[in-house]
Amino acid sequence: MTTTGSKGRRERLRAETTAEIKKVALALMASGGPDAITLRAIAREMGMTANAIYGYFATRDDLVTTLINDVYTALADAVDAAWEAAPAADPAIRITAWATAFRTWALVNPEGFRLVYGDPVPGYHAPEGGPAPDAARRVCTGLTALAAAAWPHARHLYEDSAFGWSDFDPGLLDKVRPAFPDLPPAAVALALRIWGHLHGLVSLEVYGHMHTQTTSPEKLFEEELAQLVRMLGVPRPS
Amino acid sequence: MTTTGSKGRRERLRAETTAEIKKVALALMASGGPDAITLRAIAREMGMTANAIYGYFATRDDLVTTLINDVYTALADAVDAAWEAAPAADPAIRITAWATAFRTWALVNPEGFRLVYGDPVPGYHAPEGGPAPDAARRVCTGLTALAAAAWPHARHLYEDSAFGWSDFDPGLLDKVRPAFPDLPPAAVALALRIWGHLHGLVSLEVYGHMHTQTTSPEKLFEEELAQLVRMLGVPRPS
DNA sequence: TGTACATCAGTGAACGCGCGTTCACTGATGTAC
DNA sequence: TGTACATCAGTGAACGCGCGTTCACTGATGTAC
Repeated sequence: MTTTGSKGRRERLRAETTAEIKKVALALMASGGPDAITLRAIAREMGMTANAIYGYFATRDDLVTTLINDVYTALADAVDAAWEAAPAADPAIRITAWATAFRTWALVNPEGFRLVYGDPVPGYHAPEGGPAPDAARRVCTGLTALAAAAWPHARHLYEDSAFGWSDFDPGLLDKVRPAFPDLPPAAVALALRIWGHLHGLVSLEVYGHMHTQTTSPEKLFEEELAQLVRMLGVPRPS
Repeated sequence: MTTTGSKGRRERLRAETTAEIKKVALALMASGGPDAITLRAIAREMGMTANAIYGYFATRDDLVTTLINDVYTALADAVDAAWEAAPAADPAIRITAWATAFRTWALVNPEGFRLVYGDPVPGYHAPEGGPAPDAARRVCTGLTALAAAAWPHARHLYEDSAFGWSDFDPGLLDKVRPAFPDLPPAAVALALRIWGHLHGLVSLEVYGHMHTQTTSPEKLFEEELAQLVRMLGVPRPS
């Protein structure tokens, strides 16, 4: 009991420090851009020496990799949760909830958004070879679920779609087709297009380009969603 | 004659070297990311010493500022030219031409796209205070022209738009309202939304995220444009 | 055409900086008897 | 409960690197008479 308790304590301290390193790294990125993630700056901020961090991460690239995975997972959690929380019977509300969660998360965690979707961190070399992180798959599946929810109402718009299965990455299809067996290629293309719409508005906002145009980016995003739902022919939320 | 000729020659050499510095800087960014733009790397590539560059640019930030302006201007030139080259009488063709030029330019100059719309270059501090570059204004005006061309056909879709003039940046309105005196706020919001759509698809592609999903990003963009034109109610190109 | 001077592109050495990473270490915390 | 040992988080000095920038300079090109 005491033994495991003590052990647990060390482990807890260790986990706390690890968490703080990551937190500080994200905060540094938030204030100074991606190149501000340096071991020395993190250590400075935490009142440690730089090499102390080597007790927690083997290398700076390791830290950045962990950061990206964590952040991507947080995003996936956020959009999945919003989707699940919305009533399954009302696709318009579900779609709106997913997209709103996406934007909200990005605005609350702009560093995270940049880390995942923006330029790679200077000097960082991602571990190559490995499959796309699980979180990427989840976001992608969520997007497809969104298109699938709208599809029964929207399919008539895309009957002349030029897309076939061969237009997609096999890795994507491996995930999508089992989960949504009835979905045609045109619906997957629609999912990607919707992704583009949302990503564009959100990234312009995160990168500060919207700010010089409109004082109401939120209103713009709401209008986007209303029009998206209308365009898809999904019954609007009551 | 000889005098001015000689003078002209020196100036020409100077201009050539300046152009080469910029070209090399962009090439470095293309191959190594934004943080690869270093005076020493440029000099190395050109077979000079790093400080020789100080004969052409007062400072590294100066070089980057020039780079951004150049690149942004090239983008504005490209989309403006495509717009002008398309028949004014056919809004669908014009809109498609503008958007296609936007995507094409971005794919041919991915470094440029990142420079203009992506993360700021590490260590770079933009000269503050000054107004947005002329090129930004031109791209923005082009986008509004796009919405204006579609507006007669699309206006009925946006009669319940929640946008008013107060939702926009005064600086934007100063440019837009004189050029398009009959355009309502809802049309400006539409222009920003279209910007978002295009920017999203293009930036996902430029940043390599589309590549893991579809093997036909071009087809996806074409479908986007076809649907955009359809959604706006613009008569489709014959 | 020839000479004396001005211009100016580029050199080479040096500066101070922050970086990732390595090394041998210290001192506190936890473990075993 | 007390002692001897193992663990391990963190230290502090050092390394080699590439960076932006400064300085005094050289040598070729262009200019004026």
